[in-house]
Amino acid sequence: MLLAIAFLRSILRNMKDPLLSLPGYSLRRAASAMIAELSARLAAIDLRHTEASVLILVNANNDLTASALGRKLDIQRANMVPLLARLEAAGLLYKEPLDGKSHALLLTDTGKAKLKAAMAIITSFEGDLIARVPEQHRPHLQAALNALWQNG
Amino acid sequence: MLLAIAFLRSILRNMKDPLLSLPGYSLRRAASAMIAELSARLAAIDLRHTEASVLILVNANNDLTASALGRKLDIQRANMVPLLARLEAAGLLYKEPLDGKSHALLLTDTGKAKLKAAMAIITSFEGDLIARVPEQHRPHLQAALNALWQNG
DNA sequence: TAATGTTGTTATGAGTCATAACATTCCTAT
DNA sequence: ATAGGAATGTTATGACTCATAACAACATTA
Repeated sequence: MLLAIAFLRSILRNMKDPLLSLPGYSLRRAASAMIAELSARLAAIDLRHTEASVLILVNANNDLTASALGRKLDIQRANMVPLLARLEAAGLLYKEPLDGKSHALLLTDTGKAKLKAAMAIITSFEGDLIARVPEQHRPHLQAALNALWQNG
Repeated sequence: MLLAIAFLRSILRNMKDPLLSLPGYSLRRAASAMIAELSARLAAIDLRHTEASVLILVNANNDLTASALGRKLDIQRANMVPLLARLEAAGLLYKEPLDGKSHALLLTDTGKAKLKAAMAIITSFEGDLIARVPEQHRPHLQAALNALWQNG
C-alpha cells in the first residue's frame, strides 16, 4: 500500500521528465556526471581517466601487450595507438619486444609515480562517489552495475 | 566470516584487474555497454538515443524551448543546434515562436509516430536491462544511480 | 609448408561534449 | 522609461571517445 503510493508519487513527479523512470537514462547520466568529475580531478595531474586505467592495468600485469590491454578495457586495438603514444611521449611507459610482433608494456619510474598520484585521487574520488548513495542501496550498487556488463 | 571470505576471494579474483573493484569504473563500463546496445536497437528506426530523449521530453512538455530542453538533458545550448536541426530536417519536430527570441518545440505527426516506435524499443530494452540484474539488487539500482547525479 | 589468425599501425568518420564569441531580445532595478 | 545585465539562439572550433576498414609483418596450426 505504501509502495503503491510511493509509485504513484514517482509517476506524478516524473510526468514532465519521463526519463527519470528509465534505468538506462539514469545510468547514462550518472556515468557522465561521474566521468566529468573524475576527469576534472585527474586533470590536476594531467591525466585522463582512460590513461589512469591503462597505468593501473599495466602496473598489475606482466607482459601485457597493447592488444590484451585493449581487450580488457574494451578499447579497439586501433584506438590504443594514440592512447599509448601519449603515455609514452609523457615518459610514463615504454615497450619491450616480446617476440617479433608483440610488445610488453611497462611503467617507467615516472609512470609509477604518476600512478601513485592517480590512485590517491581515484581512491578519494570513489569514496566521495559512494558516500552519495544512501546507505541501504550502497551494498547493491557495485554488483548490480557489474551484472549489467560483465559477461552480459 | 562468510563476508570476509567473499571479500578475500574478490581481491584475489581482481588482482590482475583492479578496476573491477572501482564502482566508478563499473559505472562507466555498464553505461557504455548499455548505450552501445540501445543505440544499436534504435538504429533500426534511424534514431540516436539522444534524439529519442529529445522526442520524449518535447512530447511531455508544453512550450519547451531549446535552452530549457538542453538544461534538462544537460546538453549545452550550442550543442542543441545540430541535434534539433537533424530532427527538424527529418520532419520530426518544428518550432513556433514564443516571443521575439524563444521558440517552442513541437512534435509533428511523423515525430509522434517515431516517438511511439522509439518507446516500444526503449521499453523492451529497459526490461532486458533490468532482467540482467540479480533480483536482490534490482530494487536498489535506480535509486542508487539517481543519487549519483541528481542534485549531486 | 600452407592456411589462418594475431599484432601493431594508419587513416578516417561519427557522436558527444566544452568553450568562446556574437547579435538579438528579454527582464529588472533604478 | 531606460540602462545594464541576463537569456536565447547561433556559428565556429577543438578535444575525446569510439567504430571500421585496410595493410604488412609475424605467429600458430593443421
